[in-house]
Amino acid sequence: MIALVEACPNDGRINPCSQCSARRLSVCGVLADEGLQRLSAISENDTFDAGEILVREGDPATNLFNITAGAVRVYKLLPDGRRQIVGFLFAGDFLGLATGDRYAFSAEALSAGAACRFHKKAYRKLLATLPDLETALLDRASHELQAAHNQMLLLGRKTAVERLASFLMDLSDRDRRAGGAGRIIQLPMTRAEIADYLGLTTETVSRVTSRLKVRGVIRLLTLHSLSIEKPAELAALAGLDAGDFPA
Amino acid sequence: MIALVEACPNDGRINPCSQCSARRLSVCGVLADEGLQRLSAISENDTFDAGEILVREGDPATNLFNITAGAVRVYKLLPDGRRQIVGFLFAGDFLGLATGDRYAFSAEALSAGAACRFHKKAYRKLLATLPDLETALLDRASHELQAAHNQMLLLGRKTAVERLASFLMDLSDRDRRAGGAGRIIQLPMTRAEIADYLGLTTETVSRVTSRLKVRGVIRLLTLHSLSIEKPAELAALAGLDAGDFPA
DNA sequence: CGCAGCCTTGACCATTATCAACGCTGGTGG
DNA sequence: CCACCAGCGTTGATAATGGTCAAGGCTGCG
Repeated sequence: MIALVEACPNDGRINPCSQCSARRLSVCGVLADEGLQRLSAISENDTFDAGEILVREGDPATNLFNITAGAVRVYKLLPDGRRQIVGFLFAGDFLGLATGDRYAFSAEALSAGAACRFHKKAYRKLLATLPDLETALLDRASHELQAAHNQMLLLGRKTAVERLASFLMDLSDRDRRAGGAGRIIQLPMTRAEIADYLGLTTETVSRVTSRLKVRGVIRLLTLHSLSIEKPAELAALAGLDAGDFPA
Repeated sequence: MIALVEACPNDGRINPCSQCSARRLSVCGVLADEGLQRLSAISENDTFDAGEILVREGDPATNLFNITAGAVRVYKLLPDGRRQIVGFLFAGDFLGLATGDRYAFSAEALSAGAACRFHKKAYRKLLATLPDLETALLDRASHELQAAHNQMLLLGRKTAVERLASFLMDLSDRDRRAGGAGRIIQLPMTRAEIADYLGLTTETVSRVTSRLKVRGVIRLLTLHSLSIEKPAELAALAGLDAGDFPA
């Protein structure tokens, strides 16, 4: 849930740069070499297939992951099977920081990928000796909390169209932060997953997508990628919250 | 949003104990005397009246508050006035930790109270020299994030009855953690505020409350306090999520 | 080529929002 | 001290958004 890397100083992108990959950790810019080596020493490189379960809600929270490739969905379930996806993770994001003794969520791979896995205990012990890393994590946690608040606004008060528009704007922003133009959006998840992230049903997601398509706001390239044709209109539909000012 | 105190070691309660109050800070158990004194040195004691605005969404995030008395609502607005309350803060809670340059939320006093105010810059500088405090804050941020995830599950997937039942269970838990029996619940907020916290309308909150009353699950003592008559039934209605196990 | 899973569309329905009226309550001023 | 008033809360009638159920189309893989 917590990404240590926003823009890697080596290549300016979110994804781990070659240097980071070599070190199996996306912690560019935060730690000096010695710290990196000590982190690497307590970590293991894992790969995972699509659909693989990384973390199960209720299990003892022994591990902590840094996603280095692929995508992951993090979700909570109600006893009757209703699901709320609380976030999608991509390369550079952390999984398992916000836990107590047991995981309060489950995590499954959306696609094949890889992660760097730490033992939480060793990690916490090391953390105490790396104040810079701790500060960086606190910042990340703050950002995560802000994102969660935005999602609460979305889930509690936005209409179906506003939710989907907000979601597409988020993906667009993410693409821009990763160095893209923010016009072509990849959707590595199914409609059901989008629905469970936005508090809707697949049918509603599908209908709203169609409406946006008919109105010419978006254009579907494939089922899992689209192009934003009218960014201004999409932004307006997303219902920018009262704290966002145009520059 | 982040409480430093869970159970104060001096008296076992959430509210700042007498020692904390004397120091104008609810950081019992985390810092040695010297750290407490240095924190005190960069803080000021403020009081506020009901309805007073402590933080306005979009303003530069210069301050950080530790609530020492009273209650506060934290919320986000959409341009057309729709409001989502992202949390209620009580004595011991922190306000303003999860911010970037500008506040991403507004905060208003529910009731008269008091807060200890820090300049964020001085605070961050001091934080770097108090690793124990930083670790404690990171833990707090984790708990906040978990709470936000639970609220996302509530807002995205729970029915009106489940939302209200969950809310009452939360207040009950809070009371128990503060040393109470968890049977008598205080509601220092209006129905409209409960509605804006649960993603409902005042009418729905009122109707659902009535239904719980008729079913004998709760009993209203006054408009702003009630008694839980059938805790087991309320817990069942709250739809405990799949990760909660009965002991 | 066929099948399974995902997606879309349609018809209908339910939950909750909206609109409206009225009751309660606490504070204020006559 | 009482009456009034404003704001909050409750209840009812109606409406709308989005959910449910159902059928059929697409797509990608074996």
